[in-house]
Amino acid sequence: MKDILAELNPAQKEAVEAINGPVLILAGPGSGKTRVITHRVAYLMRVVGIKPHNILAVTFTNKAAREMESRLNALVGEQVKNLTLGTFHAICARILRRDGQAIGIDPKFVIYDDDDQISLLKKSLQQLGLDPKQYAPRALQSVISNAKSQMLTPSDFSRKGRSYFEEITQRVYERYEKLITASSALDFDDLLGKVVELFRKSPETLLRYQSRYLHVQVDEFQDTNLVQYELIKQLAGKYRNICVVGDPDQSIYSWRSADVRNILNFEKDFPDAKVVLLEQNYRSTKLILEAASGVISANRQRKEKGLWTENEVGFPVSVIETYTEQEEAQYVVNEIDNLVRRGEVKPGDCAVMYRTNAQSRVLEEAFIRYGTPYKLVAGTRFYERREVKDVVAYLRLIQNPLDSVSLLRIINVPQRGIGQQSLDELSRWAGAQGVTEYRALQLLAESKDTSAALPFTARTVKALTGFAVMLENLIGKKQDLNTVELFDLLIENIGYKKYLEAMPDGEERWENTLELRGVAQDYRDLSPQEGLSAFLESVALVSDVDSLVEKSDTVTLITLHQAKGLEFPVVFIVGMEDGILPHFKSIDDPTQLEEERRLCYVGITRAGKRIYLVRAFRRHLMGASTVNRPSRFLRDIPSQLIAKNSTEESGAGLATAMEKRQEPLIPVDLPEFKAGEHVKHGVFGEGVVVSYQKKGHDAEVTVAFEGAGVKRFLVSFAKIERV
DNA sequence: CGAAAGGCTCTTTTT
DNA sequence: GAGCCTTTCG
Repeated sequence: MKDILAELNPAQKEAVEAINGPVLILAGPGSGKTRVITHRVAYLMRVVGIKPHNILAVTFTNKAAREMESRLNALVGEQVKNLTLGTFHAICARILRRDGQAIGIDPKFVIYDDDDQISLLKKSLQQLGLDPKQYAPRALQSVISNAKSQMLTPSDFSRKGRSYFEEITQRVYERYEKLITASSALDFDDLLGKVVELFRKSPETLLRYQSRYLHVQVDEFQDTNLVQYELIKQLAGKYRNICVVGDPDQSIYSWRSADVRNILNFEKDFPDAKVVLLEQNYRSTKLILEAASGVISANRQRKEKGLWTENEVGFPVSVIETYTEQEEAQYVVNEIDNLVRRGEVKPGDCAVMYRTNAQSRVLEEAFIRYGTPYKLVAGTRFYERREVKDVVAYLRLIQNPLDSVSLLRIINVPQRGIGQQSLDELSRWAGAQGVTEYRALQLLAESKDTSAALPFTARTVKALTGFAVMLENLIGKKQDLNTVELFDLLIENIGYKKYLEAMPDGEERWENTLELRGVAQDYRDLSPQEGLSAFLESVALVSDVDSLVEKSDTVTLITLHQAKGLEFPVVFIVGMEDGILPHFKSIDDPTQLEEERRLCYVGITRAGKRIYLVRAFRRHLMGASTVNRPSRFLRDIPSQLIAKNSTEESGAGLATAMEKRQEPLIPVDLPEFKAGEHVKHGVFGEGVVVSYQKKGHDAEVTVAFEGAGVKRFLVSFAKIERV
C-alpha cells in the first residue's frame, strides 16, 4: 500500500493525496504527470477503497488512455477493467448509445468524421443552391465545428453574427443539422454536445451518472473545449471530486476550439480548488530544459513556471543548417546512423518531428535510401484510405440505412451504372416525396409497375433496384451473422476483390481490405448487433496513431502535435524555418504565433539527452522552390546553449556542430586521411581531401567535393570513406 | 454512363 | 505536388 506513495516527490505526493474536492494540477513537461495520475487512481482504489466502478478517467487520445491502462494494470492489476477510462469521444458515444433515446437519438447512430461532414456540407450547399467554390466546405466545416464546440445552435449563431458570410453559414449550418439528423448520424462535436444536452434535459440521467462517478479525473485539461469542460462539470457536479491535470504551455489545439481559459475558469468555478505545481523535470538535461524555457518565455500570455531538473547538463543544442530538404533528411539519417554506430543510442530512442505531414515524405525517402528502418506515425491514414472507407460505408449503411453520406458514397462502387445524373435524379425524387434516398430506393424496388411516373430510364431503374435488393438482403442477414461473416458476405456480394484488383495498386488495396477484416475479427465473439456497432465505433474513434505501439526498435517519424505526451532520448525537429515552424498560416496572428511557439516548446521538451534543430535553406513548398529564413524561435534560445554548423559563417559542411561537444566520444577507431586522397561521403559523394588535422579525441577533415564544393567535417561524425 | 485527361485550387495540426 | 473537379470523348 505504502509503495504507491513511496516513489513520489513531495509535490507529486501532494497531488495524489488530495482526493477530496477539486484539484488543479499544473504539470510541466517531464514532471511525472502520468505517474501522478495513475498513482492517484491507484491510491483511490487501494488506499481509500473506492471501487473502480466509481472512478472516471478521461483522456484526450486513445493512446493516452491505453498508456494509462497499462500503467495502472501494473499497479492494481485486473481491477483496471472496471474503471471508466477512455477518451471524451468514446465515453460520450457509449453514453449516447445507452441513454441518447431520451433526447431522440437513434441508438443505431453512426459517427461522421470530417470527410463525411464535408460531404454533407456539400450536399447542404447544393440544396441551398450555393456555390461550393464561393463558400468553401472546409471553411464552413471549421466555423460550424467551432460553433458546436461552444454549444452554439444555428439560431444562436444568427443572433451573434450579422455579416453576409455568417448569414450564409447559419443557413448552411441549419440545413446541415437537418440532413445529419435525417441520416441518424452524429459528428464528433455532436458526440460531446448531445451528452451535455442530454444531461440538461434529463436530470435523472445526469444524476445516475453523477452518483456513479465519485471521482472524476481529466488529463490534458488545457486541450479541452467549452463543451468538454461543461461535460466534466456536469459529471462532477454532485461530489465535486474533480481532478484536472494540464499545462497551459502545452496547449496546442486551440485551432480545434480547445480553450486554455478553461484552466483559469477552473479556479473561478471551483474557488476551493487545491492547486499543485509539478515543476521538477525528470526527462531532460539542463541544457535542453533551458533551451525550451528560452523559447516559451518569449510568449507574453503566459504564467511563468519554475521548471528545474537535477539531471546532468548534457550536450549543447545542435542547430543545423542544410541546403535543401533532401540534405536535411540525409543529415538526420546520417546522424542517427552515427549515434547508433557509436553505441550511444538505439534507433528506437530517436524521433524525427515535423510541423506538417507533408514533410515526412522526404524523410521517408532518405530512410529508405539508407536502409534505416523507421516507423511513420499516421502517414496515409489507414482508415482514410478509399477502399477502407468504402467498405466501412457499406457496413455503416447496413447498420443504419438512413446514413445518406455512406449511401451516396458507395451506391456506385463498384460501378453499377448509377452515375451523377441518376443520383441527382434520385435525390430530387426522394426530396420531392419527403423521404430519404434509402426509402426512395425501397419504394422503387417495391413498385413493380414501370409507370412513366418515374424520372428514370428503365436501365437506371434496374440498376437502382438491383442495388436496393442487394442492400436489403445484407440488412436482412445482419441479425444472424457476426461481423466477419457479414464482412465476407458483403465483399463477396459486391465482387470487391475483383473490383480492387483491376485498379492500380489493386493488390495493396485488397490487402488493406483484409487488414480491415482483421480488425473486424476482434468483434466476432460479440452478438451480431453489438459486434457491428462496436466495430464501427472503434473504426470511427480510433485513429491509427493509436495502433502504433510497436515495440520494434526503429526511429519514429511523427508530427509535433502527435508527439505530445511522448518522450525520446534523441529528438530532431526538422523544418526550423519561418513559414514551416511557425507555420505561415499562423505567422501574422500573435495569438496563433504563440501557439506555434508552444508547439516548438512541446517538441524540444520531448527530448531527454539530445536535441537537434534542423533547417533547410531552400525547400520545395507547394510545388515551388522557396528560400526560408531560420525560424524566429531559434533566436530565443540563448546562444551559449547552442552548437551549430554554420554554412553561412565558415562555409563548413554539416558536421561542425559537434565541435563544441563537451563529452568525449566512446573511443572508436577513427580513420586518418591525407591531403590529396580520394574519399566518398554519404551525402556529398566523391571528393578530394584538402586537409586533415587532429583535434583532441577527434580530427577535422576538409574535403573538396565534385558537386557540393568544399566542406569541413569531424571525422567521428561524418560518414567518409577512402575510395 | 464511365474512363481519361486537363485544369483548378490550396495547402496545419486531429478526436 | 496532390487531390478534386470539370470537361471531353468513346
